[in-house]
Amino acid sequence: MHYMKIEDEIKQPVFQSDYQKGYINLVYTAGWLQQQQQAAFREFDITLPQFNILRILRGQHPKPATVNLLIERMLDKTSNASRIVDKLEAKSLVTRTVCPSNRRAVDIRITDAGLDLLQRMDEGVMKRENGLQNLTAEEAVQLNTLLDKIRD
Amino acid sequence: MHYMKIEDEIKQPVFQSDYQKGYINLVYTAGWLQQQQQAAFREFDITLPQFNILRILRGQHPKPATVNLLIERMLDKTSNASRIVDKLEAKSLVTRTVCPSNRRAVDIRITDAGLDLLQRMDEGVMKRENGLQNLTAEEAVQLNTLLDKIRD
DNA sequence: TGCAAATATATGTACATACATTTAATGTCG
DNA sequence: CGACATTAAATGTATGTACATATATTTGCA
Repeated sequence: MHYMKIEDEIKQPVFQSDYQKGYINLVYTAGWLQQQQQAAFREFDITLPQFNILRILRGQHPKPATVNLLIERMLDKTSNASRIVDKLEAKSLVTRTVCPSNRRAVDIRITDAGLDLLQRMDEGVMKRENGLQNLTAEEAVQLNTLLDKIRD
Repeated sequence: MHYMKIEDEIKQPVFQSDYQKGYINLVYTAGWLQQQQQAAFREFDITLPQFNILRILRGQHPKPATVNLLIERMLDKTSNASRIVDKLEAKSLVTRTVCPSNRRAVDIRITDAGLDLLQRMDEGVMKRENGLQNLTAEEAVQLNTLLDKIRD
């Protein structure tokens, strides 16, 4: 909604270095992309973390997933997959049953309603998720290389 | 604390394209960097958004800032600068006084304690903020170019 | 076997975000 | 001047994150 050029929007016009600028630019751009997605999600009454968990569950379907598995695969690590699953369960998009072979664990499964929702969302989301449309294929590779290097 | 290579950590081993991979990589790396900072902030009993607002206030000092100005300059836009200022005020790091020339607005100023805190943090934070240490100068420029292009 | 450590999940608290609404002060225009 | 829109900030509610702790089950090993 009020995203513009990095230099204009963050009105600290002078960056101390390309490193600092890169840092801010990175955080800012990631937020920008996420917000794009979030806006698209509103009409489906679902949040980004909820969507991400639903997709993991679809990947497992018809096998169940445990909370642990969700945490492992989530982008934004957190110990609170539990509470996100709460919300999904309240909307009948997933079910929770005690795992028979390990009663500490909980089997979480996506419901038909959940699968339906994802299917309805697929098309629009794919488009968003690419989201890096302005880059050429070569630039996308370059970006990945740089990002991996940052975290080395 | 459990960040690794993007392909390993996100155990969806196959990305559909470098675009999708780039998207995920971008969000993931930004989170990684932010978490690095957050960890450094803990010993100072301050959060990242609180720190960012303090720095904007230092930039204005000794002039006051209004909530509106804070919102304009914040990285993560939000309408809740108000509540972040609440926390800073509770810690006596900022003061809030009604703006004399426009009694709807509030003049927010960083206190000496706030300036002290920032000064103590400066050194360590600078190092973190670079954070892109693994990149060469040229690569940092490249990164900025790519990110700007994404948001075009 | 039995008890301590490890595991799987859930819960509590503080903070932040997103969005809508409220309250107060100021502007505007008939 | 006075009704009404606009602006500035604060508040309410739902959600999510970060971190610590609690609870239940299972495992390992003396």
